Amino acid sequence: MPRRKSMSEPSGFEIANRLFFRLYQCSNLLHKNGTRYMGDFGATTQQWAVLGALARPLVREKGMSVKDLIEFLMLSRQNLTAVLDRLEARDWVERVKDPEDGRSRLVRLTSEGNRTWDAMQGTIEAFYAQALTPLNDAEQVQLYQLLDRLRDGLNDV
Amino acid sequence: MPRRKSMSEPSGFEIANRLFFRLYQCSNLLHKNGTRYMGDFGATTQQWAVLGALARPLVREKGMSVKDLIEFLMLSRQNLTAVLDRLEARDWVERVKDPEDGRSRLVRLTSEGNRTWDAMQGTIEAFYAQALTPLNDAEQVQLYQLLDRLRDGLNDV
DNA sequence: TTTGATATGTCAATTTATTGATATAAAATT
DNA sequence: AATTTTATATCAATAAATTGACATATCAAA
Repeated sequence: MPRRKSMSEPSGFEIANRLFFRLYQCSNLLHKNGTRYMGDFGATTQQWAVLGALARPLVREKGMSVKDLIEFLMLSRQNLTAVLDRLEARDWVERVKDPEDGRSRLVRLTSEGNRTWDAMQGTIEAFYAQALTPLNDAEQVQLYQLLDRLRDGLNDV
Repeated sequence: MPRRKSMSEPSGFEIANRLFFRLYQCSNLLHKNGTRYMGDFGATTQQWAVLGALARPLVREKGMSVKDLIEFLMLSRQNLTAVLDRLEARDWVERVKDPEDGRSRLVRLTSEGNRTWDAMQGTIEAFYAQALTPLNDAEQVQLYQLLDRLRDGLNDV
């Protein structure tokens, strides 16, 4: 039988329950308010995540395979294909043949995609600043490190 | 100009970027692996969240209005209606007239919904335990308290 | 009592997200 | 050379998720 310091102290199950419910709420708000905040660009949080993955220093020139994008973003191939189709239709990304592997195609930002991503930075920065108002720098570091471990745990389930 | 202790230390923007990307990944994994884990019951994480809200001590008998559910779960009315329709079709929840407000309808678990929720508890507990393997008790408390604040920040954006 | 606010529902359009099955082409292995 | 694995794509079905517009019933207030 689990021992607790007092009756009012939550059990391990209750703590877990609160944790995942908060995660659920944050997830809903991130997509809802994040997409609304990006309204000027008409980009959803999903598209934002894909652009962000492709805009990273070493990826920006070479691009990234669909397989690596799936693993990085942690979503399904069928879903990512649809998102990439929409991004390609807007001329923000392009799929080019991988010179090192004929099966693979590299996804990368177009020049238009690069410009759009750069233009988004101010809005993203403002969104971050507003959403993180209740947390100071040390707490933000603490939170992302804890989320790191939670992600690993969720990934192994 | 921001002062940093060393060149390798991440800027405030980079910390925020990591934080929201981890949240994005955790969100994807929660829904993907959570729904898969609940496969035996055929319940998605959304349905799970609704059932959990309705199964809370003071709500279980009286039920809860759609309005309050929307605020609690932080999703849109149109979306919640569709989820409730599916849950009602499975005879897990029912909508009854609020005796105190003729405009309002109270959503509550059916007896079948109550049985299903109780039967789910073991699976939920196992899911929590597996996903939280990398975090000890104190870290779990720390994480849910930080997520609490992040939710408030995200809500005000 | 009329007027306005509230609670819910519905319809439409679009995007996201999953699993499962199937197909094709290229690489790697036997 | 034949087989297997890998990378991607596609089609289908289903569930979720948003905004916007509109409808209806009820409550509350002027």
